Amino acid sequence: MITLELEHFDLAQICGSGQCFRMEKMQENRYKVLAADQYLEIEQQGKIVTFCCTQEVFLCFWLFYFDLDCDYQTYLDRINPRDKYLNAAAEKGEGIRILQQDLWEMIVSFLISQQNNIVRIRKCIENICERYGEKKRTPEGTEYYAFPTPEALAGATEEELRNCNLGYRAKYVLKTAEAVASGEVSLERIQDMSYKKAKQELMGLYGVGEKVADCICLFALHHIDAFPVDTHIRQALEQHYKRGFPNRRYKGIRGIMQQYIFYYELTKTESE
DNA sequence: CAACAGGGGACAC
DNA sequence: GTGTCCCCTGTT
Repeated sequence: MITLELEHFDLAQICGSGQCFRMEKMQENRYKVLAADQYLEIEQQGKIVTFCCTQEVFLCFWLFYFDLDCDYQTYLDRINPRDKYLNAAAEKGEGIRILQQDLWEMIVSFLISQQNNIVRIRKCIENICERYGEKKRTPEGTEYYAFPTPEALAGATEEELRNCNLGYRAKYVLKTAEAVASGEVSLERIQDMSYKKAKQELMGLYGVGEKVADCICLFALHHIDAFPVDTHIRQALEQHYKRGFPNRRYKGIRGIMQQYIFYYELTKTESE
């Protein structure tokens, strides 16, 4: 067990910010997180956060995953004090972290996300993990499924993937899995690319357009200048930034601001 | 029952 | 860059 006092860290906000689909609330202040082939239970009481894992696993996986080395106060300090909307959004989501997630998992997750809602995305991903992911067990004996490898998914048929509720996205996942499994596309190379090059490379994948590529860049490659524009963000921009989002001012960290806005819009519609 | 949209993208023009 | 199809599933 690792216990830390953390600023700008809120499990409910991270879970609800829509960047990860395998994190869920177990009980009040306690969440479980599945990521790549890892499993974690985590608790929070105010600023006190407890990671239920060994120090070794914490240091080599979760510290990085939750982006704990980054100082979010410096991001918040860059927000224009006169921008009422963005300040309200940032206040609402001040505990959001941009997670550093597995590249392959994010590619598949955001392929599935298109024209889809979050509840169903989660179900789709759960389905493919259970059917194609390796069954694992924590030291405490809890069973869970790892995210399926490119090879495992490439071995499926389009019909099988459709049965996982993927719909027409099944062929996107299958073709991309085949491209990666065959070595035609190298995930390791993409990891080392600049934002611009990585985005370009990702958009070459079947089923990946600009929005999905930006999500992958932001949530897996930690290119925090990536600014995914979906229907919610587009609406918010039309309403609050009629002259365009101040890209100059937030250059380098536009993705952080995108997440505050996205989360704000998401929680607003929930409470209506 | 029909219509529609939900974190888009491919493809043809 | 625009229009059309994809054709899933839950909601209204």
